[in-house]
Amino acid sequence: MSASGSERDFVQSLERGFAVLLAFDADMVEPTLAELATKTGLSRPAVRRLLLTLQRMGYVANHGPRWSLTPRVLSIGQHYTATKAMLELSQPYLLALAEETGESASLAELDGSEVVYVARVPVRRIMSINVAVGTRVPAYATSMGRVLLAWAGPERITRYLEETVLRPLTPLTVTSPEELRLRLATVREQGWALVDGELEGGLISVAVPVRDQSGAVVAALASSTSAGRLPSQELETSTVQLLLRTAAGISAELGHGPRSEVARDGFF
Amino acid sequence: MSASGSERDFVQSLERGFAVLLAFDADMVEPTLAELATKTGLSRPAVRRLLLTLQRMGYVANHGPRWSLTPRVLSIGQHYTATKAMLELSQPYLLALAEETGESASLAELDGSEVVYVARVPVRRIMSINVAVGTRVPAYATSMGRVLLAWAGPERITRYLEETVLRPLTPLTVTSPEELRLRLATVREQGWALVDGELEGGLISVAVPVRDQSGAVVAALASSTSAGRLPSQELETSTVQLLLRTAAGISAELGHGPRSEVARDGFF
DNA sequence: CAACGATGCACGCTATGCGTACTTTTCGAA
DNA sequence: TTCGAAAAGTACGCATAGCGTGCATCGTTG
Repeated sequence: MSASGSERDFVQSLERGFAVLLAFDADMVEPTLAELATKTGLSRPAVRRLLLTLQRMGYVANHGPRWSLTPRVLSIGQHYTATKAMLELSQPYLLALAEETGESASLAELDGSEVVYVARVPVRRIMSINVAVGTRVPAYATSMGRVLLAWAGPERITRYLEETVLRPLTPLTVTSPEELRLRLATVREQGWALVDGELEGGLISVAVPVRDQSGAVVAALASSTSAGRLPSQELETSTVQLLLRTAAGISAELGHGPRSEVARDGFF
Repeated sequence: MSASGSERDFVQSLERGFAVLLAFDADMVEPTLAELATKTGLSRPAVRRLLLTLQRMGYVANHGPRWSLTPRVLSIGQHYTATKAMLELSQPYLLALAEETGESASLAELDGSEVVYVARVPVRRIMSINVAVGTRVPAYATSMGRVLLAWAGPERITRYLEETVLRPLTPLTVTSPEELRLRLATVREQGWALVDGELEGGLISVAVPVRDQSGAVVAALASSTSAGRLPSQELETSTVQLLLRTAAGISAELGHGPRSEVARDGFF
């Protein structure tokens, strides 16, 4: 039997099916069956069964001996979007924000120790990596990640700092856990986060929290620009106010009244 | 045993796992285990096992008795994006197109009988439905669908017309198979498609084909606007030329030389 | 406090999914 | 064209993964 082993209340075949689907990646654009078997560590007949199943469901297709993903894979995410009222609701706010600032606007949530973009209006190509909905970035080096961590609660922060290696992604990246902890405290105090070139050189972004009815921070709203465009001083004064107003609008639609936030922060 | 039954080379548990994941939708935002069991037709213990598996993989989470999807579901689509060079490559073209026209720009592919948005730059909220990457719309009532069908080959068109019910989505929707066939012929001849209010009242869009190295049409590029904004006459003259130039740019990056397209259309 | 409705859990059965071994096909080199 | 190697496809028997029934447990409501 496979090394990953069997456990109670765990469906092995489902995990294996996902392993095959997710094996398709930048380094495996159109793999053969055997290549997938090697990458996933499964036997060839097993991979074949899973591939044929995925094919019948419409997620993969084969051209001769090579297999590839179909655009239906993109549609899986629709089910997430459809279950979160916030996403559709925030779309006009993001559009307005992008228009007023002339910069890309993003909404993101925390998933494990990473930040996931859940809605986005791109404006200019500033990052070398292609940021789209579903993109994951490390929380510690982004303004949205700082915001989400800052209000995630003290024990969550401690756990995060224990689990996560703060790799220097640029020379500016904060890599000291204690330094990061201080930064998060500052974010909580001032109510927003600015990160300058810690994820990627020349990329500046500012983020603010979005709250739901209970006052809990459920997302981060951000505006990003390239370093040359604006001095960071100016970003602070002009953009932060606009971000805070936009986030207040989204939060209000989620049922957040201005009263409840202090009580629910759990810090003060 | 379940009615769907067992077949050779088909992994039942994988299909069932997807059924549970996809059961989360607008009408099932935060279901209980029992609700999921009812919707999927599976036994409660089976759903529980599948849910626990999905939870361990990070795709679902439970708050008390209720379950919900996590943003990780959105990240599945990244694997599709990562395997298709066209998507990242076309991003700057879409941004430029949106900026020059002041309208939303989209790239879509055909998946079965539906069109899937695979890249998009939104500008204004013109449609009542929220169009995002991964959104599916019927091919027959959209300009992108018409383009993709037009160059899909005669037997594909025939099969499409046999399989698909052309439901009237607005009073303007073309619902006659023969009429649609004629429209597709026109699209092939003129090299672009315009659809006015057939998917949704007040929505006009124009689309052109994008070709790969072999000359095959692999995607459709479109610009959409609301009916009030521009008379459709003006859309034709100004936007179509810009679309054709943009599509030529993307096609060229895919290795398409201007020579090969006629030979590969398979019609003339 | 009872009764209902829901989830969680235990357990024994069997069909499902497994991998080994073999055949067929494909493709490239001689 | 022939040969040979590498990969995909197939068959098959075994084991176990996954199944559903049935019961215990929890919590909510009347």
